[in-house]
Amino acid sequence: MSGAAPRHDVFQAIADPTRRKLLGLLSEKEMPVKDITGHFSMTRPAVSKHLRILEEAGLVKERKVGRETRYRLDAGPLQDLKDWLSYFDRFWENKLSMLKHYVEEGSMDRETPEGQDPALSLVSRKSRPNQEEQG
Amino acid sequence: MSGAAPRHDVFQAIADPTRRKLLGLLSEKEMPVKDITGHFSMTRPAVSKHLRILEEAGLVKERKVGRETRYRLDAGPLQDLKDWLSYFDRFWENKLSMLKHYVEEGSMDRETPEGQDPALSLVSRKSRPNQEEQG
DNA sequence: ATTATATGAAACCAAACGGTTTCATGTCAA
DNA sequence: TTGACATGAAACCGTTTGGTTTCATATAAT
Repeated sequence: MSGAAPRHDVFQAIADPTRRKLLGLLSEKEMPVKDITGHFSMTRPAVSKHLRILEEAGLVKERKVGRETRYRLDAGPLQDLKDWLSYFDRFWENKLSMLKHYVEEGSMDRETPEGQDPALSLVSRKSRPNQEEQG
Repeated sequence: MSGAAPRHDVFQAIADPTRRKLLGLLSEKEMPVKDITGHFSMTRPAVSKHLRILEEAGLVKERKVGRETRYRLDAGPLQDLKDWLSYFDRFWENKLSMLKHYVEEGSMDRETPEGQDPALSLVSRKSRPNQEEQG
């Protein structure tokens, strides 16, 4: 039997804030587990497990040096994320490109009730004041 | 009291393949839950829960129309993802920009053992043959 | 050889996840 | 008004997650 299929993909790997912090850390320089653990408030085995998950996702490479294992970033798989994200580019790039798609594709033609323009809700929330919780 | 703090962020929201598919679907057009469910092999309440999570992350907006609730994409929060990703741009954009950072920042100067060039491991795996599982 | 260090692996645990079935509620249709 | 439809909410369940403590193993240092 060949190696077990990796149980974690990039999307799952970056879902955890600890792991995102790990990637940031390892992007600066290769580090052994002991040093890495110093940057977190959890035990060493916990960090080790996160590293394992990152490695399954291909986001991190390890190298044995003497008795320590040094980890470093491999940003390659982040391309998968970028690729996925790029699909949504047209929706928030700017309102104009949104409108363009809106008109050209002709989805939901004329159904929009006034004061409820979907286009408005599709531009980045970054440009709007508050993150309302509607019910 | 104001609404409870959302328990799910964008990173968690997109970690699940079902939810990613949902976003793709809802990007094409606004849809009621019943129609959405037709695209999946799970029960309607399951889909509903995924929609709830997406909504907590702000990735989806809902609108009541008669007895149905129509959901549509709000790509805005994906910007958070883009922002986070952009930090890693220099690592895989291409080997040249990598080298540029390499030289300018001067991180790990001259330490690289031959046959172990870090730059090589930092370019996208997409351009390399296989996703090896090393131990 | 002996001891200390660095790490992974295993066993365990509470909480969260992803799904189900069942029930309650609101709206449209006869 | 009665009934069908669309949906959310609740209770439940098995699996995964994120953490712990403990143990095993390999390398370095004395």
